[in-house]
Formats: sequence, C-alpha cells, structure tokens
Amino acid sequence: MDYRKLAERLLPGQYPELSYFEEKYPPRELPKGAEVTRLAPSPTGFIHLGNLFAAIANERTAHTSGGILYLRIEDTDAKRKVDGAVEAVIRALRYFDIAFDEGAEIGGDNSYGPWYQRERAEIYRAYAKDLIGRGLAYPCFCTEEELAALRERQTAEKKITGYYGEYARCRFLSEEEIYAALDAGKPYVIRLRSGGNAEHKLSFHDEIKGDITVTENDQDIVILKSDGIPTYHFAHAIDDHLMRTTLVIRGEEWLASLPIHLELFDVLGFRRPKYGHNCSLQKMDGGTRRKLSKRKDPELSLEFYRKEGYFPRAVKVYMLTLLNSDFEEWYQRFPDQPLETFRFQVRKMGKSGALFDLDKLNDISANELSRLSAEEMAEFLRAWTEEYGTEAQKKYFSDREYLLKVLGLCMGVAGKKRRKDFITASQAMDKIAYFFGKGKNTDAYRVSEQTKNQIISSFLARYDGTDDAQIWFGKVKVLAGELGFAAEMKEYKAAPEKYPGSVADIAEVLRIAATGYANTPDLWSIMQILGEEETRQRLQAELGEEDAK
RNA sequence: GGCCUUGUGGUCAAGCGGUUAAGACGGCGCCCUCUCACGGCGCAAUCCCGGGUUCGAUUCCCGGCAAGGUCACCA
Repeated sequence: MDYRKLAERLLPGQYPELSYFEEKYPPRELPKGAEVTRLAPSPTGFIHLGNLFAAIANERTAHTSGGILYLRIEDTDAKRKVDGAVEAVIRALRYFDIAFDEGAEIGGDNSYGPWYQRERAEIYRAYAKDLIGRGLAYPCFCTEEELAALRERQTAEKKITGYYGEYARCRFLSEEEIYAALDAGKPYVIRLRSGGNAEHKLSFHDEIKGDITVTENDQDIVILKSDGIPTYHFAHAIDDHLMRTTLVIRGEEWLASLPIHLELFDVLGFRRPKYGHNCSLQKMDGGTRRKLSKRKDPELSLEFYRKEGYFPRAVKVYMLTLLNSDFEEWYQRFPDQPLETFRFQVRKMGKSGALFDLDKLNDISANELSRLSAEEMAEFLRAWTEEYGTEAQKKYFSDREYLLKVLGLCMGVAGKKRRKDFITASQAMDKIAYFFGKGKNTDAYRVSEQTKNQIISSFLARYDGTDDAQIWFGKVKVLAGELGFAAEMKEYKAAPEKYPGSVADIAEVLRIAATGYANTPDLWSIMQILGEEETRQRLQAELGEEDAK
C-alpha cells in the first residue's frame, strides 16, 4: 500500500517538515538539573484539592531546581470547555502562591506556545500525517456501535477488551476498501498501528513509585478523533516533547496508560521525559476510601476553602506535609523560614494514597493564624468578609481600633503564648460576633433562675468599669462567698461537697450573660472591651428575661 | 474479570535485618486554671495474614488477602 498517498488523502496539503518543529522549539537552555514541569488541566474551571496537591509538587520541583513551570490547557474535548475556566484556574492557584513562568494567559515567554491544544491542531496533524505516511497509523471507520459490540463480545469471551491485534479490523483494510470508505464519506479516526505485545513486560523507573513493571502497549489507540483533534495521549507526547518538559508529575490514574505514552514517544522518535505518578488524595466514602473526584466531591473544590476562609498558607503547609514526609519536621524546626527554602524532593513523595484529614488541616490552620499579628488577622478577615461575609459582618470593620482590641484578646499577646481559637475566617468571624452585638445565648445557664438573677444583680451592684482585673475578680470572689459558693478553687477542690459551687460557676453565669457563651477568653478583658455601659445593658437584659416570664 | 500500584496505631507517617517501633493530628486522663484556649505531663498500637530465608524479620523472598487505580473518538 502506498502510505504516502494515503497520508496525502487523509491530511491533504502542505505541512511543515517535522524538523521545523524541532528547530522552532529547541531544548531549553537551563542549568543542569533544572526541571521543566507543567500543569495541564482541561478547561472545566473546576479545580480541587487533588489538583492543588499535584500543582504544588510540580511547582516546587520546577522552582527548587531552577527550572520552569508552565500552564498548558488540554481543551481537546469540546464538551469540557467552560468560559473563564482558565482564569479561574490561575486565580485559584495564585491564591495558594503557585506562580507559572509560562503558559496560557500567563504573559511570560511564549516561544514554546501556543498553550491551548486547540490552537496546536496543525502540529498534531503534521505528526499524524508523518505516522500515516510511514505506515504507523491508519484510518479506522468503525462506528461507536461496532466498537461497543466488539467490547461486549470480548467480555463474553473473557478476552481483553479493546482494539488490538486481530480485533483491530480496520488495520487489515485493503487499499481499495479504504478509498471506497473515504469516497463514501464515512467518518473515521486515525489509530496508531501498535507494534507492541501485551505479553511483554518491561521495567520502568518512576520518579515517585520507583521501579515498576509495565506491560507493553498493543492497543491501536486513537490518535486523531473524527473531528481531527488529537486525543490526550497523542497531544501529551507531542506537547511535552515540543515544550521540552523534562519531568511529568501527574496523578497515578495515568499509570495505566503509561505504556501507550511510552510507545508514542518511541514511534515519534522523541526522547521520553521522566515520569512521576503521584498517588491521589483520598476521602472516606461510606465505609471505604476512594480518590477525590471532581464529580462527587464539590466540597473539596478549592473554592470551598476560599469560601470557608482557610488561610492559604495553611492549606499549602498541609499539602506539603502530605507531599514530603520530612517537611513537617523541617517546618517545626524552622517555622520562620520561607516555605520556598524547604528542599522539596519528588522521590520523597509517598507511594500510597493519603486520606484527607480535616482535623489536621484545622490544626495547621489554627497554628498559622496564631502566628499572625492582630493587624494581619484583621486584614485577612477583611478581605474574606468583603467577598463572602454578611452585611452585618462587614460592619465589624468600621471601628478598626475596637476590632484590633477584640482580635488582640482572642489571639493573645504577640510574641508570647498565644491562643489558637481561630481556624478559618468564617469561623473566626462567628467567634468574635458577640463583641458586635449579643444575640440569643448559645450556652444555657446551669444554675437555677433564681441563683442566676442573684448573681447578676449583686454583680451589677458592685461592678465598676474602671476596676482593674485584680479588683474586679476580687469582687467576684466576694460575691461567691456571699452566696455560699467557694471563693477559692483550691478550697472547693478540697471539699466540693461543702459548697453549692465555686467562683467558676459564678463566673460562668456572668460570662453567659455578657457573651452568650460558657467558654470565652478572659471575662474581665471582654467587659473592658465592651465597655461598662454595654456590659451593664447585657447583664440587665438577662434579668429582664425573668421579669417577662 | 485482566493489568498496575499500595498495605506500620483512628489519620498522616519515620524506620528498611537486631530499636523500649520516632514524630504530628485526633482521642482519653492529669497538671495549670474563674471557663475556654495556650502550655506541661502521661495513656492507648499483636508493623494485613500464612509460609519460607536467617541465630534473628516490621524490614528480604514466595503465596494469599485487602484497598486503590485503570481498561473511551474524557482528560
């Protein structure tokens, strides 16, 4: 068969010589050891924690090695396209400090572009034409129904499913049959004429998994779909070669198609990049664990973390602790070092999938936030509130001095022992809400109505907003004594049966009355911030409830 | 089902022939304490199972089992 003629018929016209591409996209001039990595999302705009996980691995690898990270958009599937998706991806990643050097909408060096696969159609076709001309690819006229029927038959016969070997019907079409089908205008795809044998196993070194065994590919996979757009596999080989990617870090769901990619690189005469297949983040679903999925886990979308107001650095730190097991120790030793100074290593990435642990993230988050100054915290909260907060919450920022006092109390003294009350912006905003107006009590009094009223009114009788903490607490103790409660905790603990309660119980009533919560930071300080007038009003209101009754 | 990958406490994990099997999160106690938080001190783990190899195996080999991934003109 005249393959050249067939290639001309299938992909007519002038295409550049393949050497043209080699020259146009020469190997990058980078220092030794520098890795070129990439992120290649499809433009659905949806990006979740698993993507971030891989993104950080790619970014760190590129930038700790003095290399380059670029963004390529895999838009070969028209169905997946969503408007504004690329910008959304870039924005989401920038929130976590992932910066690209080149790529779609990045504005860096564009000499290795275009970055949208749709715009690279000519390139793929040139290579496909070459393959056809060399007899390494051929047109396939099988319909979806026929392929489905084939699959069914293979399944019934317990054969491996797919288009391969004797099952690759169109592989054996005669020249006449091909041209007849073409003349009849039948739609077709271009398939690779695989030279592999699935019986053959070869050993392959994966940068993350180590030495693994892979089976040779024998599937005549589609390289050009009927619309002339390449499949992922074909585009991957060509793009990563021409963009001179040195290390492909991608999810382990790609491991199964690695044999295809290996064959493609060989057949195209490309030097293979290194590969690292990272395990995917998993989550508990019912009784079993599974990888995070775009469709099933919208709550794990990056957008979720922004909405909740997670501190971006906290999410990043958590990802890093999962990515490189020695990171956590490093971070404990050098908490003030920039994250970038940690020596990230691909080979240290875990081999098994980690379960996403919200508790751990929350702990890290609380730690991160506790290291902020009140001013920084205020700024973080303000930015979050502007985007996601309620109108009422936006008012918290009208009196900056007041807000700072509140945050100072809730965070503790800078440089000293600090509280870790705040986990996320939305949680923090809720946590400080009582400083900006008291609603219904969240916690209930644990003493009788009568005792409660007694405590509040006798406190009110001697409360003076100018008292310092010592005097203030002294008065609470006296009050406790008058009601028969233990004024000293030591005495109470020594003989709890002798008292109806202790100062702790007295303080609890006052605390609930003033804030609505049984647990808060120092009560005296809270009253100082609220001011005497507001404090009195709140306590008075608690008495009022009884009158109403 | 075929193929691939993985299997150390509830979770993330270090260790890779001899260890009291690190550490972190979570849990639970205790201490500190007007509550909470912080901090401090403790407690809880038959290294998936079964065979080998070895003086000795969590570590090596084989076989199970379990979990995950994948088998598209989706990426």
